[in-house]
This record gives sequence, structure tokens and C-alpha cells, in this order.
Amino acid sequence: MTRIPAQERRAALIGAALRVVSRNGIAQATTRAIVAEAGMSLASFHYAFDSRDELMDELISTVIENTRRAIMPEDLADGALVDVIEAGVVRYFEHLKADPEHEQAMLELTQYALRSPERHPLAQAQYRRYVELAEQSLEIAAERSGAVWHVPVAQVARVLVAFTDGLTLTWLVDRDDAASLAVAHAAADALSRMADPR
Amino acid sequence: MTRIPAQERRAALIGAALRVVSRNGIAQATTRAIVAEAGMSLASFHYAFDSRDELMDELISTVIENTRRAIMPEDLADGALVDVIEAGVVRYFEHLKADPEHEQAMLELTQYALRSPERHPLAQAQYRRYVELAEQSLEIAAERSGAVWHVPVAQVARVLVAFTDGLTLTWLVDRDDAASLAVAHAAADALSRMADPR
DNA sequence: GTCTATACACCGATAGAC
DNA sequence: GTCTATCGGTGTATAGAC
Repeated sequence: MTRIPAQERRAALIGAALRVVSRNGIAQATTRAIVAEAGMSLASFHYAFDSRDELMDELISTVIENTRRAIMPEDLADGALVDVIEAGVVRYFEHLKADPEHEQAMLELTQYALRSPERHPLAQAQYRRYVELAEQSLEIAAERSGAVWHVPVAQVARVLVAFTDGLTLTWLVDRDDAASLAVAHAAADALSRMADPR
Repeated sequence: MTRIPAQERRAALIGAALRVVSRNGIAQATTRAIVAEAGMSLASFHYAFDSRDELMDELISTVIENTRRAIMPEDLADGALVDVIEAGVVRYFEHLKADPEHEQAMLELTQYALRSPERHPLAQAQYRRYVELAEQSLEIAAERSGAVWHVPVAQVARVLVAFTDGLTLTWLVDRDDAASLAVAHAAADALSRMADPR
């Protein structure tokens, strides 16, 4: 009925798609379910996108772009490096608990991307972004606590991303908060040993 | 044509299903693809199983049962605890590299199970089994190196499973062997600090 | 028990009226 | 540009001959 610019329509559909994936899983994210979520007709979908595949690509790319909420947030506490890192990981854990479906959607989108050679690079870009954000946080953390990394920060960041992924996956399965805090503690311990106090 | 007991047929279909999921992903694991892989007709499927859902449940359960290849294999080296653990994680990593599609299939099956309330317990059982196997390995590792855990071994094992999951997921994305070895090293470092040398 | 043939729902995508 | 109606294809599941 109302005329909506194609760009807005694309954005609305991508938002709807992410909500559907979060709520019901990627298997249920059919074009029909997505347009229903967006309150559009099926034909409008194919006016905005050539195909469902094109939307999925766009969705993954958008999701990478919007990963501003870093592995560890901006405002880090002061203190010993190990404590700063642990606080950051715990902060991420709180974020995970606040919106588990979102992180589950991220995991599903990654797995989905890994299954086709054309999309695999999208997953790699997603993880490069994760590592980049982790790297920034770790540099700030070292600065705050007056420590110096004696391992390339990029490598430390890659380990942090791996540990964070593991925390996420295992918690999504067993929802064991105490166990995940132990993971956060162990992760911070291991990471902090890659730096020397100054 | 030939008469095959229902039980054998079920086993053959489950094996075929796992191969299809490994090779092409869970989204492609349709009943048609599975019976084609097993060399059966479509009707034979529904003679052996009431529904596709029933096969998926059975597949996940079977996969749990067959997780004998522990997170860390039986024959652990002697030496300092940290080295024994790292060797074990590296051994798992070699296993991952030898058959990445299998581990990818495990991850997809877990994610799939998480999406329905009835199947979530299956995923939890899968992870309890992982933790149990990790626990056994960690007990042996401590024994070999003459160390004593000062944290409940079950908790250490849960952390090991999380770290291993993270190593798996990140490696499947970027295939960065060096980075994954760094993850293995950091993981062993953190875990070994949960024990005291005797 | 095992097959071929088919029912029926839902998928992505498009035609054509407005 | 946006809709309703529909196409062709594929999904799970079943009927009925053998």
C-alpha cells in the first residue's frame, strides 16, 4: 500500500530475519516467515531482494557490522590485569545471559556460512572482526593495569575469542552460571600470563 | 528386495544420516538424501522410523553413545601436568584436523537440539558425557604427573570442555593451526593451575 | 517387508492486475 | 511499487501392489 524505499525495505527485512532466526532458529527462517515478521507480502521480498540467498548474505554482513558491542565493553575497570580481563569476560557473560537467543543466532549463522564455499569468507570476516574488537579491549586493559603484552596482542585476542566462544556454547547447553564463571576465571588467568606487569 | 531386520535398517539409516550431515550440513539431511545415502527406498525409511524427527533423536543419542574418543585419548604421556594436558588437547586438535566435518556435524546437531524443548535434554546429555570423559582424562593426567586437583575435577573438566569447544569453533572458521595451538597452550596453562604438584 | 506411485503441505520465486 | 494468485519443485509421509 504505502511506498517504501527499497533500501528501507531491505533493512526492515534483515531486521525481521534476525528476529526470526533468534526466536525460531535458522531452519525456520523461510522467506514466508520473514515477510510475516516484517508485515509485508511475499512479493515485496523479491522486489527488495533477488533471492533468499542474497538476504542471508546481507544478514550475515550486517550482523558483523553491528558487532560494536565488543567481546569486552568499553568501560573497563582499573586494577590488576587478570581482574580487568575477568571483569570484561564476566561482562560479556552478562550480555549473553540477557539475550541468549541473539548469541545462538550468531552461532547458527556462522555454522550456516561455513557450509557453503561462497559464504565461508563471510564467517571468516565475522571472526576477524571479533578478534579485532578483542584486541582493542586487551590493549586498553593492559594500559589500565600498567602491563605489557609479551605475546602479540592479536594472538592473545584470538585466544580470548576462542575461550569466549567456548563459554557461550557450553552455557547455551547447560545454563550453568557457576561453571561459566569458572571458565571466565580460568580464561582471564591464562590470558593475563601473556603479559608482564610493568 | 532383501529382507533386513528393522534394527539393522535403523542403524544403517542413522549411519547414513550422520554421513550426510557431516558432508552437507544438517539442512541438507532430508529423508530423501538419507535414504539415497543408505541405498534404500523412501518407504523403507518410514518402515524403520515413524518420522524424520524420530531419526534425528536417535541420531543424537547414538552420537553421544559413540563418543568414546574422549576429549583427550587414553594413552597420555608422562611429565609435568601442564605438558600432559597440553599434549592431550593437541591430540584432540589433530583429531579435529583429521575429520573436521565430523566435529562440525556434532556442533550442528547440538545447535539443532537446542532449538526444541524436547530435544534440549539430548544436548545436555551429550555435554554431560563430554565432561565425564574429560574428567576421566584429567584424573589420569594428575595421577601420571603426581599432581592433586585442588578444585573439583568435574569443574576442571567443564572448563576443559568449554575451551575445547572454543578451539573447535574458531578453527573451523579460520583454519589457523598456529592460533589453535596457542589456544591449546593457554588452556593447558589455565587448567594446570587448578592443581598442586605433590 | 519392500517396493513404486502418489498425496499433500510448504518452499522459493514469478506473473499480472492495480 | 505493491498486491493476490499461482507456478514448479521438493519436503515428509502414506497407499497399495507384490
